[in-house]
Amino acid sequence: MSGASPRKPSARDRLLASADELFYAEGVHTVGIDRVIEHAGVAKASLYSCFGSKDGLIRAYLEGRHQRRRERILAELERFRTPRDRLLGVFDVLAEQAAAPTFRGCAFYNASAESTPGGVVEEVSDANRAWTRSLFTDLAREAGAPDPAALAAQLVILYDGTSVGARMDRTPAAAVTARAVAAALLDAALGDHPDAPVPYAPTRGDGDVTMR
Amino acid sequence: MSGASPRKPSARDRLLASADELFYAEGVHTVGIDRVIEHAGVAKASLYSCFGSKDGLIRAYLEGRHQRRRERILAELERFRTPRDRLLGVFDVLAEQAAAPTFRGCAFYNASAESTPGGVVEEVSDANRAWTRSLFTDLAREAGAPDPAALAAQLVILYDGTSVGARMDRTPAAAVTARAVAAALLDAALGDHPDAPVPYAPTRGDGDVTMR
DNA sequence: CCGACACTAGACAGATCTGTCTGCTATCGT
DNA sequence: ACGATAGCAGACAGATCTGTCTAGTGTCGG
Repeated sequence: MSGASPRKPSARDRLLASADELFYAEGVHTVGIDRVIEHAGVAKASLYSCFGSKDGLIRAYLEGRHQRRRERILAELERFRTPRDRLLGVFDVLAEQAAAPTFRGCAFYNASAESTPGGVVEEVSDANRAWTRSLFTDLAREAGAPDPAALAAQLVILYDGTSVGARMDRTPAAAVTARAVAAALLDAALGDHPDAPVPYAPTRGDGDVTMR
Repeated sequence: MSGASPRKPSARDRLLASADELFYAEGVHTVGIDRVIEHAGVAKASLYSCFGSKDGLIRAYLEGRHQRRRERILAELERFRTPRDRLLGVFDVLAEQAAAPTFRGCAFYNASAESTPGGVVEEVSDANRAWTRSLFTDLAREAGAPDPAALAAQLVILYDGTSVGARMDRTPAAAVTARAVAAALLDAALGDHPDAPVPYAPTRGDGDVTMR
């Protein structure tokens, strides 16, 4: 309604939507160009004029995932009041995603597993991981953790592990477990239990990861 | 010295060794048959007479990984005395592996990310995951955890998350963090801190996972 | 009206991949 | 000595994949 073309989406947009669906569902290497253009109803020449190469399409696919992921998480986190709830809310969002029938784990890890290192996948993937880590660090700091980076390191492991488990075991059960563990770790970091062992985690020199 | 053929390994063994190296390093789909036979110094006909198809080779590759992984973990766990040390020892073994320059994450997840669901990869992969979960469940029970399956669910998440983190971040740092968190979770499960929140995890109906 | 632009349809080249087939060689048990 | 077995070398077929190119169509601003 309040937008650009009421008609049908541009070839570029249809291409991106098809790539997003097919690449995520079956893998960037497994799915060929022909499958993508057929699904998008687009000519092959349009693909190459828009993205230059398949690698260009893969990059655009991952960048789109990265951007929408940030938007979704930040948007969903706004409904939580306290810093604690916002931190745990990241796992609530993950639980929602993991419960979707189309869930196939982390798009960046999946693409990375199919690609030779040093390519475009690694680049976008690194940016995505840096954002996640920095998100957890910020939330940990806001929640009052004395060592936000250390707590973030723990939460990232839980987050990754949940993603893997939900995909491989074909059930979102891990998300519930991970959220509970995250809550316990947060409590421990906040010193709710003075004699509780505070899990050690090395503070990596990532204090100023750029949140692009 | 004390073995079978002092000469050179059979074509099958060389094939398997090459597949193990190349498939793990670059992916089962990315690496073609020609690369494998060239690296193994073996004729193409030998490959197909030994394994029938590329899928057969992939299955043998993953089954070999599965078997050696079990043997290695069980062997390394024997040097620990207490149940607690054995449980945490799983993360020590993981730390060693993650520190190796050739480490590329979980071979089963990587292969799964490259393959369409329902194939041979999924089958071997499921067996591997079932074994891991059952290992943690047994160790948790021996360590005296009141709900071994619940603790195992938490440990599996840490294990998976470490594997992902070490691969994607290209550093084994996560293993140290995960081990510390595992220790804290074990202590919490054992009730060292009566008023500590015991993280909830649903007890899945996997009490009798066959440890093949 | 018309020229720029975005797009479509599909043939085509060249590379690569799986899998088959033929012919040759070496080794080993009997 | 000899036949069976295991293996090597490489050509070949057929499919598939990326990427290019030609030619035609529709649309829209000026």
